[in-house]
Amino acid sequence: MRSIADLARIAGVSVSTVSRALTGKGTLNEKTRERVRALADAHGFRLNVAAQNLRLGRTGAIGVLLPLGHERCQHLSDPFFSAMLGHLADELAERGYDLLLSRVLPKRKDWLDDFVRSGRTDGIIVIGQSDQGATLNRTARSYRNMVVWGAHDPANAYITVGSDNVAGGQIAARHLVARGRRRLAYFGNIAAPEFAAREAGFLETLPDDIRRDVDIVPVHLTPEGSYEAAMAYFGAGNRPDGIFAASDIIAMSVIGAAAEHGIAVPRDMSLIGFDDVLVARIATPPLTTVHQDIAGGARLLVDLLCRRLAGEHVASVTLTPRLVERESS
Amino acid sequence: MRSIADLARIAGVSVSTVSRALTGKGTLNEKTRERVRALADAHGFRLNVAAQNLRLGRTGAIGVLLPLGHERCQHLSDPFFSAMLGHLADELAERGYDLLLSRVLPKRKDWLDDFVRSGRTDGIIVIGQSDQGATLNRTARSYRNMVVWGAHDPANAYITVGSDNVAGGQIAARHLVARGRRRLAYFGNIAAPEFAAREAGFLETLPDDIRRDVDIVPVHLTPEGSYEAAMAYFGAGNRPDGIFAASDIIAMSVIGAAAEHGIAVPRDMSLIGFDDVLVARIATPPLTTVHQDIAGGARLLVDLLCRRLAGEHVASVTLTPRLVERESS
DNA sequence: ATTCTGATTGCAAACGTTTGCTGAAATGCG
DNA sequence: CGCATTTCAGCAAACGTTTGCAATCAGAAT
Repeated sequence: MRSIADLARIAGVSVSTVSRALTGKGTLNEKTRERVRALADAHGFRLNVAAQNLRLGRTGAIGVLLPLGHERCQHLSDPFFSAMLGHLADELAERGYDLLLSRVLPKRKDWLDDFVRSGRTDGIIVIGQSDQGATLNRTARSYRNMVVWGAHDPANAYITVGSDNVAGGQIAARHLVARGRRRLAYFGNIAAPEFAAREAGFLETLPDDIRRDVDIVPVHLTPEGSYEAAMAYFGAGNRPDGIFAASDIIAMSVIGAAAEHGIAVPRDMSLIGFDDVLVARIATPPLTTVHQDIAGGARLLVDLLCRRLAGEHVASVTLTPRLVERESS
Repeated sequence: MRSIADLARIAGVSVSTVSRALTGKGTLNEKTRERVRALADAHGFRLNVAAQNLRLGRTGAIGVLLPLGHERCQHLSDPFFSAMLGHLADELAERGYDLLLSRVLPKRKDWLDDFVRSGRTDGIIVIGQSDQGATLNRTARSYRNMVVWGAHDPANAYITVGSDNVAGGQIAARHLVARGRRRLAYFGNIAAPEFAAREAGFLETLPDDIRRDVDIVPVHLTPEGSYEAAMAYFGAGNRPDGIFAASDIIAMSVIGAAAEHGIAVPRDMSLIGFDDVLVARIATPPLTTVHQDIAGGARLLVDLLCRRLAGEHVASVTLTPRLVERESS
């Protein structure tokens, strides 16, 4: 009972009839359809998707790619990515697509072309441009079924869904200033364009006198990396009264490192993070942070991709982040 | 330039030759092989995996299933699962398999049979048995290419890789007692067998007089859920001096709720978590916790599955958890 | 020159579906 | 009852690979 032919023999009909019965396509007498279906159920028969896909010229799967350009171990360990992934899984499932997950270390310049040409998926969602803008652009010129999570840049050949990181940085700046903080620091990674934008928005919004003295602390995006960086920073005697951390994970590391140096948050120092991942809520103290709509972003990514698959013309979308005040500031 | 036939025409050879050149199988003159490969590269040609898989009777993908039996939104939001997923992605990629991710809400009793029979993957890794032991067993009787992350039970027809949760509970109990704590509480969900085992190990190790007064606090596994439960618990005037939380996320929620009630960790109360996820390290205070070897578990899951696919007979593996002392106890 | 051997390559039949076309049976109508 | 129309189901050709077998050819041995 491997194939449609076996079932056809048992049912005493042709393979085409079985196919039509099981897929519901084409015209078929309701009685035969029911009979074949019942028989299929009874024998636990399901159509072979590989053959189906071959014939239909599609795969029924969407690839979700995580380029690990700058950081080997970050991505999936970061709650932001897992949240995004979870929502993508749901959205894709709802539209009948499988989700093919692939973490990619972009050592080969044409990893993306390779993936596309292998034909394993009908479309691609790339989470984070990392430092791979050039590769993305090259592929996007010949391959249309791709959407990218990340900052929008009109120069890009690919379409993106992403938060307005500049606006997010501005929110952070305004918030810390409103809290009366004047000796500020920014903790973040600059390799990825998203983070660069957060920093830019942050800096451009600060009054000149404050901006002049802002400390820019480059960190790796892993918990350990950011913790080390914060320890070193405070260890060197720095005592800012306000910090903008480019992600909630960084923010939590900062809290820990600050505590080690006797700096209490928010008493001695206001702290604001970015992302609003679930753990931000249960950090101690709960994090004030710039909220990104991850669920909405995932829905948009899938929606745009599907419309693109359907041949529609779609444009990039930028989501507006918003402030979530909790107790770390 | 869609198919092997096109390339064959261009190269002036037969399709079989192209196939042999690109796959490296069979015997072929080294010169023709090189020539065909160069031509393929030049035209950006890649074999169509769907057709390849159809012909070879495999799919080249492994399904990773997350049954959401008891908790709708938990799984992927829990850092434990994303860490596991990340490692699985790496291990599978290393062996040339794609990773097909599927969150499943097991409302239909035979969701697993359905998945198997759809033939989309060569094997299945189920992360967490949730409350689906019966379904897993039913499928396992007729389908062998499956391994499950979770507690081992000799009665199961499927093989598992998982931590010894009873031992983990014992570790937690011994640790809290060694810290001199006597008014203890356990925060956990009892629906999943893993958590039940942690609780059992915890309780059975406590001296009688302590065990008699242990508070068992059932919680949902989401950050919000566990936070609410902890708030209610402390709000009712309970003041334990030691808590065993069945996961690190629960533990972090407990810290937050405790702080709201003026209970300082570890001064007033020792707290020990479970999992040792990355954020446990950057919680404030950093969590004492029972460490599970997630990376090793992922490697074992993939290894066992691959050997099973190769026809080998393999047995379940139980990993021994260990105590990681940090500052929450 | 004939036969043999080994190394290369081509032929064609699968793998399990879907679907345009066609023929047969059933129905409606006068 | 004869004919036109509709419904229903089967035939066979794809989809893009892989691979057992057969065919070809060059060179060597007789």
